[in-house]
Parts: sequence; structure tokens; C-alpha cells
Amino acid sequence: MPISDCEVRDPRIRRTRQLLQCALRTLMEKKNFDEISVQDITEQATVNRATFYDHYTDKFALLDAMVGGGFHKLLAERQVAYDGTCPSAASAIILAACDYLSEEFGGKAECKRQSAFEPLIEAAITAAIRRILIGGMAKAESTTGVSPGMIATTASWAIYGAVKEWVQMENRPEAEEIVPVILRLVMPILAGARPVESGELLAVRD
Amino acid sequence: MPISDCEVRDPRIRRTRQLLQCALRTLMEKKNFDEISVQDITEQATVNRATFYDHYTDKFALLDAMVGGGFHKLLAERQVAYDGTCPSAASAIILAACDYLSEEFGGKAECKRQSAFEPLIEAAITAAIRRILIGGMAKAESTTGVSPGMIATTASWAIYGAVKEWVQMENRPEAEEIVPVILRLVMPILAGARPVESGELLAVRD
DNA sequence: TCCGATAAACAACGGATGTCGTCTATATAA
DNA sequence: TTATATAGACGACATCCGTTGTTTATCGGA
Repeated sequence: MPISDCEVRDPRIRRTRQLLQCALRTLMEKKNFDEISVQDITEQATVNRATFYDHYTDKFALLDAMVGGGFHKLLAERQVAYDGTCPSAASAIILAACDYLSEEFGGKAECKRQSAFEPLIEAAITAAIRRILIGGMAKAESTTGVSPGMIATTASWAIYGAVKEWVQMENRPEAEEIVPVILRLVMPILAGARPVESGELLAVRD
Repeated sequence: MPISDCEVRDPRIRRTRQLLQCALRTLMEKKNFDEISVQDITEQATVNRATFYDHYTDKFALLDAMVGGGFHKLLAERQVAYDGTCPSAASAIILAACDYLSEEFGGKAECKRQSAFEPLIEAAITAAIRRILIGGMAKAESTTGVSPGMIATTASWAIYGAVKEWVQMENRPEAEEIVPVILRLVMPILAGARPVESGELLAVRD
């Protein structure tokens, strides 16, 4: 039965999990993820195969544990925060997403068939962004009825989509060049709190 | 070797694929997708297991074939189009996404662990929306340097994220109520072509 | 109507998966 | 230091996977 990762005291557990994660990292430098079996991982880690299942339900769970906190950690390292007044903090978030996504699987040929962990990265990024935005928006008071959750979610997915589009461009520009572009597209969502300007074209279903 | 699905003449092939898809649909009404094995599918379909692999690489490919065009088809049925001037057409897209997503796996307890095909639905929806938006934007001329691809992608992901947020709400309002809210958040992206208003707060990395 | 092409059925394989029970090694608390 | 709890090692198991080769049935054209 997989045990929660938060605050594991027993050094045996941490040792084993570290070995498994390290093994997967090593193997992924050579092989594609879905060419790697649990056997391969446990052999590389010098851990019994059955032991693997004491910690993770399958190799996807292992990958999730490895990659899940990655983006969140990057944000923490850069001390990225969002104060709800939408300044350059949003830029920092977008830039972090660019850096993370491009490093994680924008590299080169190794992005052949990442179908396995693209959803994981996606979930990690959108969730992390959403958390930050929600935290920031709690401070600044909303001026419309749109819920902060809706705004934060919409913005986080918009950012992810934009960054992904950028990563997949061939001959893509530098991250620093694309960040302002994305920012311009996304800012209005965050300002979604702002009342609609009169004269704005808002089509509504009759 | 999986053969393309487009224009299959041989009735034997169509028969088998129809049986497999029908079988999967039937099984998914009772079981979770990742509790269903290829064996289960072929037994339910009264098709030999080896034959399955003549048509699909794995069960994900089968699901993909089933669900892939679903949203696109829905849009076609409703004759949804986007003319680039962002009127109520955008509402129709969002509403379609709401209806599709809520029906597909917003149902009830059956959304336990849809981890398997959520990425598929996601890809199908964002791709379909992106296509429509790009088509519409080709007509209306852009007034900024932001590429139509970037705008369309960002908007499509924003819409998907917003709709997903809505689907996951407990006691969620009617789709008709949420569409204008989402529309308000998303419209500025589509109008991303529009030059920035002076006085607009745009934070840029120094 | 017949004939070549090909899809499906079927059996069988090597390998991976996920689970279980038993035994040993290690950690932590008294 | 000792005792108890628990993680890991190990072997075994039924199951599923993906593939291959052979035989039979069906399709579409001549």
C-alpha cells in the first residue's frame, strides 16, 4: 500500500524511494519512459520488484512523485508570489512555466513520445499556478461576482496552453521575448475582477 | 498494424471495429476504464484478442478513436462557427464545451478515476476549439503582432480550464449561467489582437 | 460464378504485471 | 541493551500483454 510522501521519518523508506526515483531518472536519460518497465527500475535501483509496489501503485505514480512537485519547487526557489495586484509577478510565473516546460520536455528528440507524463506535468503546472493565483487573489478584493477559483483556473490553463504553444514552436524565440506576449493575453483574465467597460462587446446567449 | 480509420470499405473491418467500440462503451458503464482489460473488451465483443491488435495498438488507441472526434462532431452538428469578430459564436463554443464535458464525464460517481481518458478529451476539445478559432481569425485581420496560433491556443486552453472548473463544482449552476462568465474572461484573449488601451496596467520584465 | 486477396479465428510464446506469504534486517522507543 | 514494530528481500502465483504463425471464412473484382 502506497504511503503518503509527506514527512517520512523512517530512513529505510526514504532510502528506497530515493533509489527508485534516482533509477528512473537514470533510465530516462537513455530510454523513453514507456519503454521502461518496473523491472528495469527495480534492477537499476537494486531493489526488489515487490518492494516497488509497497511504495507506488505503478510507474506512473513514481513519475508523478518525481515530477509533481518540480514546478512548485522551482517557483519556491525563485520566491515567486502573486499579490493580487497583477504586477510583474505574473511575468515571473509565466517565465517560470516557460523555463520549466522547455527544460522538462522541450529539449530535443527526447520529446518523441512523452504522452505518458505530459498530463502529469500539465496537472502539476496548472495546479501550482492556480494555488499561487488564488493565494494572491484572496488579498485583493474581488470587484465582480466571478469566483476567484474560476479566474485562477482559467488563467492557469491559459498560461499553460500559451507556454505549451511556445515550447512546440520550431525556432521559438527566447522565453524573455514571449513572456510579455503571453502576459498581455492573460492579464485580462486576472483582471476579470474588473467590471466590464461600457461599450465592450459581450455576446450573451439569448 | 493499425490501419487508418478514414474510409474503410471492407465491411469486415468496420464490423469488428464497431463491435470493439460498442463493447468498450458497454463495459465503461459498469467499470472504470483502467479496470478494463483488452481481454474484457474482446470477450464482450466476441472478437479474438489477437484481432484487437490488428486494429488498435492498445486500449487507449481504441478509446481515442471513440472519443477523439466526439467534440468536433458535436460542434459540427450545432453548426458552430467563429467569424473572427467574436460575437455570440464564442458563446456557442463555450456552451458546447460545457455540454460535452459534463455529459462525457461530469455525470456522477462515474468520474472516479477517469485519469485515463481525461487527457484524450482534453486534447480533443482544445484542438477542436483551436481549429475553429484559427479559421475564424484568418478572416479578421490581426491588429497586433501576436500570432493567431498563440491566441487561439491560449483561448482554447482557457476555455477548457474554465469549463473543467465548472464541471467539477458541486452544485454547479446551469451551463447557460456560467457561459457568460467564462465568455467575459476569455473574450479579451480573442481580442488580444486589439491594441492595449492606454492606462492598461501591463507589467513587463525589466 | 469463380478466384485471388485479405480479415478474422485460434493456439501458443515469452515477458511483464500485480499480489501474496514468509523470512530477515533494521529502526525506534522503553 | 533489549523488545517490538515494520521495511525490505525473496519466491511463487495467476493474469494480462503484445506478437507470431497457421488455418478458415469472407470480400470484391474478373
